[in-house]
Amino acid sequence: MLTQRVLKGRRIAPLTSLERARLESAISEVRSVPARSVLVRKGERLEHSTLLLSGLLSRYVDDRRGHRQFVSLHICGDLVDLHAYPMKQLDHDVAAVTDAQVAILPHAAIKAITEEDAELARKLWFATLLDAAMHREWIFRLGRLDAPGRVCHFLAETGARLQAAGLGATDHYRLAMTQADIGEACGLTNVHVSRVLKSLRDTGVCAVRDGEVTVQDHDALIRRGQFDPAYLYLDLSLDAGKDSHG
Amino acid sequence: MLTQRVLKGRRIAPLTSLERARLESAISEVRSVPARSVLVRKGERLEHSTLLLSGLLSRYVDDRRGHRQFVSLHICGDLVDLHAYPMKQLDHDVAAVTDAQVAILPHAAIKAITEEDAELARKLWFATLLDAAMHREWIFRLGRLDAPGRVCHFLAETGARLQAAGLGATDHYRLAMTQADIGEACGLTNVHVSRVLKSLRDTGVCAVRDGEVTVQDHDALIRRGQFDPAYLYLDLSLDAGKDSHG
DNA sequence: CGAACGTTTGAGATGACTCAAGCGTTGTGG
DNA sequence: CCACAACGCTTGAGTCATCTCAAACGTTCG
Repeated sequence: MLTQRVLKGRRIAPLTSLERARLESAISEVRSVPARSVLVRKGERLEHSTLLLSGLLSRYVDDRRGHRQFVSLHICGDLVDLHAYPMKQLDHDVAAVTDAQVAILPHAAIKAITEEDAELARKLWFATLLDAAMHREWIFRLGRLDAPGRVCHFLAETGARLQAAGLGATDHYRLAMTQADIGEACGLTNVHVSRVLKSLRDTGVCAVRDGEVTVQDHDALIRRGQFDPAYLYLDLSLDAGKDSHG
Repeated sequence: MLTQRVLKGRRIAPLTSLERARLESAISEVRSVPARSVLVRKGERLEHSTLLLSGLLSRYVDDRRGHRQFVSLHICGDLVDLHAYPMKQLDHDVAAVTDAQVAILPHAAIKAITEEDAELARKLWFATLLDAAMHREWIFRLGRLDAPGRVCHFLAETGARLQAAGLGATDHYRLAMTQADIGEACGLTNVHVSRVLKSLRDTGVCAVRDGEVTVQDHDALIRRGQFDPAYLYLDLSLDAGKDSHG
């Protein structure tokens, strides 16, 4: 089954086989969604959450003039809107950046599995905390970095996440985003993203072209973006605290 | 007891009296901490979380040049670092903005109460999700608003939170932050915060002086900051989803 | 009285934005 | 099969917001 491969991905990897099976059994449906389509609208009442199986999804808030700010970008294996389970509605929209496949997890099924497995419930909690940790890093990126720094930080983060999920290497990965998308993630205009990427290309840091990211000077990328992957908790991930909780 | 009054605050209000008692019984200690002191350092191993009883706490990340970015600001009644319970360490520092009092909640005690009360566990999860929702709004603020917009959004949010906690009114509240602090929250220099506040004063929007915020034109503040309090979930708060989970 | 701190104000530099035009590729309908 | 529209990217010119550096002021506190 499609989800088999996905759930083996790094992000949810520390699940035991029983836990993985439980989570998979909660999937009611798999949907294909076209690029640019909206999956969830802000405020809409939700009775399910979403696991991303392929493609890219964004969560975003639009300002009054229609300018968009991504609040997160999701890759294969991410539980995109698990927070809808306790909250029942979202404070933002969810849309497909590329064509994508998603698995639907009805909240009733999530409820059932968490009630019979407190440890799995804790791991789902942990997954939402990873999201929050990433949010914090995005706040730092937007509040304290200049345009090249923001782009470098974003590219470094995305590379680290894709590599951790087994979907690429930190120095070369596929990222089917337009420059306008990158601008919406980094709080920049598409025009300025173009200039920044040119500058990064010209200075031999990295090349972003045709949906491919090639990092030539990883140190420079890290330095420019002041990137420290600690907040991704890649080494501990869901195992964190197992010693005292499991 | 001190915490009695705190736990009646809006943020944790939807707890039943039994739940409140359980949470209070988890408090091992109450500490007074002086303004500007650091409570937790990034990466430090933690065996307890913190409930703020009085004063203001910040969570922040410093960049390489020592410039600070707040990732959140906490008021009385907030569970400041509950995410340390599943994660066991933080990806940021926690410091006191003003003199403050905090209650210590050992993780072992949290573990015990969540194991005997799944509903309370869900409510604690929900509390961390509110944090994440606020993080998202900070991303929007920094990514899409200009300096006056960021300050207005910040002041509107803080007013709404303080009012919800019963600690002020949206149009007049105490906020013992310096202009440099506000700059660290909004991604601005202290110099520019000074100019922005002067402009807001001169245009009759609001006055920030001597640790007091007075909002003269609430509509203008909301409009300037594009503020929509939906993400604070004030109307539902911890009750959200009770019908389907309780 | 002097030091420390928070705030204010000015002048100049610069980073990012807006508006605008042009280019290359892709996809589509005549 | 070509023409043209749509889209994403690039580049230029000019503007504006915010930053940096610097100086000065008022309060508080020792």
